[in-house]
Amino acid sequence: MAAGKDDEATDPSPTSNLSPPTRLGFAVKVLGRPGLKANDARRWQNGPHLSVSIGFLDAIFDYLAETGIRMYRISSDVAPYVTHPELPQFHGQIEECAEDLAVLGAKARRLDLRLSMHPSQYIVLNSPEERVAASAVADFAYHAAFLDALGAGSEAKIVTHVGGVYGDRPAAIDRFVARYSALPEAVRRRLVLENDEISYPVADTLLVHERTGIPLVFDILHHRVNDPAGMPPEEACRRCTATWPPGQTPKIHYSTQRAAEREVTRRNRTTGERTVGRQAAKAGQHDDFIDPDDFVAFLAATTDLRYDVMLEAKQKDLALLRLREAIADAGLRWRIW
DNA sequence: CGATGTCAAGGAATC
DNA sequence: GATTCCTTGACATCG
Repeated sequence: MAAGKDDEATDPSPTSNLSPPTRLGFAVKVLGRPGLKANDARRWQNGPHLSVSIGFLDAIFDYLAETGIRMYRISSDVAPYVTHPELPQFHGQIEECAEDLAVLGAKARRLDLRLSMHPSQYIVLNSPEERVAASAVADFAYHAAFLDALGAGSEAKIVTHVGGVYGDRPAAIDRFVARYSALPEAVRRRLVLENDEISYPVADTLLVHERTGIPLVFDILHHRVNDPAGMPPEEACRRCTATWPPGQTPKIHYSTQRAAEREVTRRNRTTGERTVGRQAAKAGQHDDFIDPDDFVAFLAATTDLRYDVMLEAKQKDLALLRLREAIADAGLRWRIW
């Protein structure tokens, strides 16, 4: 650890060698307070609506303000069925809620929130199937329209992956590049690309960046699971953050890998009896919380970089709050929200 | 009320 | 070519 308590005595300046202000964010679901929902998740038969989700988000923003969290990923399902091909009655929700969205967006700016979205794994731009690719375009357009309706700035990104390989990686990358280039400007100015844990490591996303200019989100867990080039994480992070245009703060995804095996308490469904057992975890699963030592070491190794951090931990905002405590307890002077 | 069923998608692995 | 798994929680319904 390069910037722990031990440095305080020798470091004459309280502000030298610090990372610039860094945001810590979490994704979608709030666990720290009961009753906060991320989106109207009712089935279509019951008439779910974006207007309900907006009310939920308003309450979540209040919670973010109270906890001092200034980065948050909005659920991609915030407007239910808005792109469902067989439910056209849902397609106008953003227009229907334009005023409420503008008000909500003003609140986000007042609270200095950096917002983002992350379409599901089923949104695949580079699919050989035109139908799949077309629905991906429509889904991205919806995400962009939503963030635009909030009046969100250029920092509010839509995060996606390259997609599938289909047995021919160069051709699959070519398709991504071609389809990306044909996207509406409203989508292209928000879309960013993240390395994934199966198909496209950082080296591949860098190739796509070189051909498209699309900024890269570095995901450290995916990198640790899928790194055939053997690139050190700090270097991979450095190369990804360097893809962002001047004036925009890069972001990275940070999470801790769940141990290969863990102790779990199982409850017998009929008897209610509790037993302690061991449960296998697959490589690449997110752990409940963030390993603070690992995180601090990574920060220390990248103090020359500027980036915001989206945490991906099962315990969501609880993991963020715990990590923030650990950083403070370590005596670090990084300013992290 | 607790338990079980349902939903939603595309890719990859397996056969 | 068809099937299964992956992932996931909340909703919805059943008993």
